[in-house]
Amino acid sequence: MDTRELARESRIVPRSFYSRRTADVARDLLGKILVNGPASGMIVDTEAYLGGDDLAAHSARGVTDRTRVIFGPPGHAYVYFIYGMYECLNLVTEPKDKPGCVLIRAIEPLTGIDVMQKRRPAARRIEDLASGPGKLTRALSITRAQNGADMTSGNLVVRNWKHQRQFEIEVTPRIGITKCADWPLRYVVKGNRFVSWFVSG
DNA sequence: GGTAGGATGGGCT
DNA sequence: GCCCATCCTACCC
Repeated sequence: MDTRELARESRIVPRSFYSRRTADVARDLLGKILVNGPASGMIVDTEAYLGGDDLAAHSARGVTDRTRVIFGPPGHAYVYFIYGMYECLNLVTEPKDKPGCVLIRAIEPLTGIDVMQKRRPAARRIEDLASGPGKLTRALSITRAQNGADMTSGNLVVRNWKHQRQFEIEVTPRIGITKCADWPLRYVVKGNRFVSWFVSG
């Protein structure tokens, strides 16, 4: 499987998909293929960050230079810099002027695995290549230069793969936050070995 | 198998 | 000045 073959067997997810309730988008992104150039993988782990009283969301304190794209039209990338070293990818949801985005936490590598391994020398197993929000941006070479990028055209897109197999979905609290820490807004492909944090039971 | 601590810099009060 | 939607290494069972 390479990216050319993947493109033949899949369609880019349209903007209307993103212009919905954030939690629904987060759930429905599972099983879709995140592509950046030659590398791609199946989304297996997501988190919803809502508007309103979700104080864990970057948009909670309103529009700033950083959070502007979260308030913009759906289907765009929100990429932010964290802990001085890593970048995280979010996909903007909800209609324009309504904040909301989905953090992509992990992918199961599909194409361009050799390229991803070069970019992630610390990963000793395929399971470690992109099993975290900072790992997958490194593996796919996604940076702040792509902040605001349109996810419905160009190198960075999400695709619907027709050979996608069925799976069960597990819902848990979000990882690594302190505010609204018990809200069940994380969506995981149940039993998948590539998720960012194993769920027992 | 497990976890504690450090790296490292931008955003916001 | 403090917080932070993380990751890796070293070290310990």
